[in-house]
Formats: sequence, C-alpha cells, structure tokens
Amino acid sequence: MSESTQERQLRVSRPMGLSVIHLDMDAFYAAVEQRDDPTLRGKPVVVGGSPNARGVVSTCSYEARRFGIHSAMPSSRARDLCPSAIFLPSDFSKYKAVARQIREIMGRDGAMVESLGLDEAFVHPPPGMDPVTLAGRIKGDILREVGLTCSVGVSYARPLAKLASEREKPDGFTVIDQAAARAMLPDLPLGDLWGVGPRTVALLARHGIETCADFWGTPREELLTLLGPGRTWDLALLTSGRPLVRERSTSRAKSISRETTLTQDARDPAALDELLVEMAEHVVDRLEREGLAASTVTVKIRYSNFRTLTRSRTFGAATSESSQILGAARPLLARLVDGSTGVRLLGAGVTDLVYPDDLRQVRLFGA
DNA sequence: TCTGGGGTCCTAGGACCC
DNA sequence: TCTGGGGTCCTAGGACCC
Repeated sequence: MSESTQERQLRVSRPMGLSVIHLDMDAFYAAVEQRDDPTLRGKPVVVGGSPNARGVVSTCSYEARRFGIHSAMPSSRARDLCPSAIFLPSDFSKYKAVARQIREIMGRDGAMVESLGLDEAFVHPPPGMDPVTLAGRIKGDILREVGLTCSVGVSYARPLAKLASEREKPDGFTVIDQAAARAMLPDLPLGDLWGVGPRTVALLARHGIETCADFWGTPREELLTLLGPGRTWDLALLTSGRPLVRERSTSRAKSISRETTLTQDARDPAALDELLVEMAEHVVDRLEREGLAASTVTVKIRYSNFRTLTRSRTFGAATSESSQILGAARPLLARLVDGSTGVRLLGAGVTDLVYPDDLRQVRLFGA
C-alpha cells in the first residue's frame, strides 16, 4: 500500500492548482469585545489574564499592538507598555458561539472545514469550486453577518495557505500560487513556517541556517545530526512548498486536563493535595459529562524556578471513577512535593481516552 | 518584564515478551 | 557463557500551536 518515493516525486512534480483556504480572524477575542461594546472601539483592548495575577495576553486589539503588546506577553508587561490599556478576562462561551456561527458560514457551499482553535480554520472547497471565489464569498459573509474582519490566504498546500493569510493582516486577501512560492521561499526565515518554533530557529541559527535557501544549502548529514530524521523530513517538505500530508486524524479529543498557576508559590503538601483533588474532580466531571473513560492519569507540577515535571500512571482498564483517578493522582503528586520547594503551577489530566462506541466493543468481547 | 491554559505530536529509554 | 532481534507498552520530557 505504501507509496514509493518515485511515485511521490512524480505526484509532487505535477503542477498544483490552488486548492485550500486558510482563514484567520483578526484579533478575534478583542474584536468580539469591541464589536459588542462600542465604547471599546478605537482603544487598546487586552483580553487575557490579569496583570496582577501572573496572567498573560491572549489577544489584543490592533490599537494595543501599536504599543508593542502581543499575544503570550505577561499582562504585567503589557500594562507597563500601555497603562491606559483596557484589560478584559476571556469570555470563552461568547467566543465559542461566534466561532460556531463562522464555521457555519465557511461550510455553506459544502466545503470541508478543518478548525484550528476558535479563530482559524482551513477550508477545502468541494470539487470543481474555485477557492479564490469561495474565499471571497466567505470573507464577505462573515463581515456582513458577524460584523468581524478576517484575513484569508489561498494556496495549493496548507502551510502556504497559512503563510498567505499572515501576509496582509488585518483584513487581508493573499494568493500564493506555485510561481509566487518559488519567488518567496528562498529568502523566507524558517521561523515563519508553521511548526518551526523559537527553539528550532535558535538551534539552526547557531549553525548559520536562517532561511529556506540556507536550509537547502546545508549538507543532509548535518541536518540529520541537528534535527533527527523526522524533523529533517518535515522541514524539507515545508521549505520546498510541497504539500505536507499530515492527516490530523479525528476531531475527538485525545486528552482532558486542568491546570492552574497559583497567585503565589505554595509549599504546604496538604494544601497542594487539596488543590489537586479539586482539579482532578473537575477532570472527572468532564469525563462523566461526555461519557468518556480514560486509562492514564497525569499530574503536572511547575516549581518556582519554572522547572516543569510530570508523573503519570496507566491502569489496566479505562475508568471514569473519581475514587480511582484520585487514588492514582494523589500519590503521583506526593512524589513531586517535598514541602520546601516553591510550587507555582499544579495540573491534573487524563489521556488514552475511551469513547462510548469503543466501550461497546470492549463489552462485546468481555461478554 | 517574568513568563496561562488548553491541547497535539514526537522521541527515547527501559521493561517485557516472543 | 554469553547474550539476537523485533514489537509493544509505559513513562517522561519537550517542541509547538492557538
């Protein structure tokens, strides 16, 4: 069944037409807040954690970006940069409702919608439909019906469509065909590629590899030593502009977790245990509500020096029993707490989820 | 300036089994 | 007396994404 290298090369050397849209809502959470409260319009709005409680910026309006504020920045830093900024907590139930409305608009013509979080998605047009036309229709409908702007990119492969939508934000519309890709890729910084983060950028930069052209000019042996075979192959595909086929299997969640950063570091094992129980119960509630069971329990801790560790335990059979999950989690935590080291974050989660239809099959065999 | 919370995927070593 | 090779599961850590 597996495709030979030769077949793969034949396939990718054929000219590829535009086939996929990436759509990214502009400053989504902040834009929703500004839409719903006219007094916020034209002002620096920061949505996310509180500057007084170790929070970070989730999204900020374009007015706030002019002060240098951006996502993932500590909120305290954002306040320093712009003391007059308006800080709002995230209202996920509201954003989810708007996201649902946008998904409906994207799927209207029978397109396949692949969501990546609440504020962006890939849209795969049905056979025979021109993606540029479809992208224009979607962009117009979202503005008219939802009252928000977005940036869209159209290309022949998902990483390039994503790159395209980022080219002209906000309210952008960018097409990257094969000729455009050939022109822009050589000078493109590797960090602009989807999946190439700060660690990889820093590692490669230390060896003088900063752009796609640098990457192509590096001996294969050196790349393999630096990155290992898996990531070398991924980057080779990404920098070449060829489609990266990574089927993201189902839309079903693979893990459920809850974690919290404490306002102040904690040391007392009894207090940490109590907090862990709260978080584990929250996870159990979700399991029960969604009719799931899980076979692995994980406890996560972050010490005051930011060192982050996990401990996990797997059961022979999946469970959603609170007593069993707590009974596994608490000893895992005890292994991580010594009563003297400060703890800034505590988390509990479950993985290896079993869905109701999986359970039926298990019972069939157990019967 | 002092670093969220929710996830996904990958790697690597050791245990264990055939 | 020395010691295979492969497969799978478990555990832990880490990069990355929104």
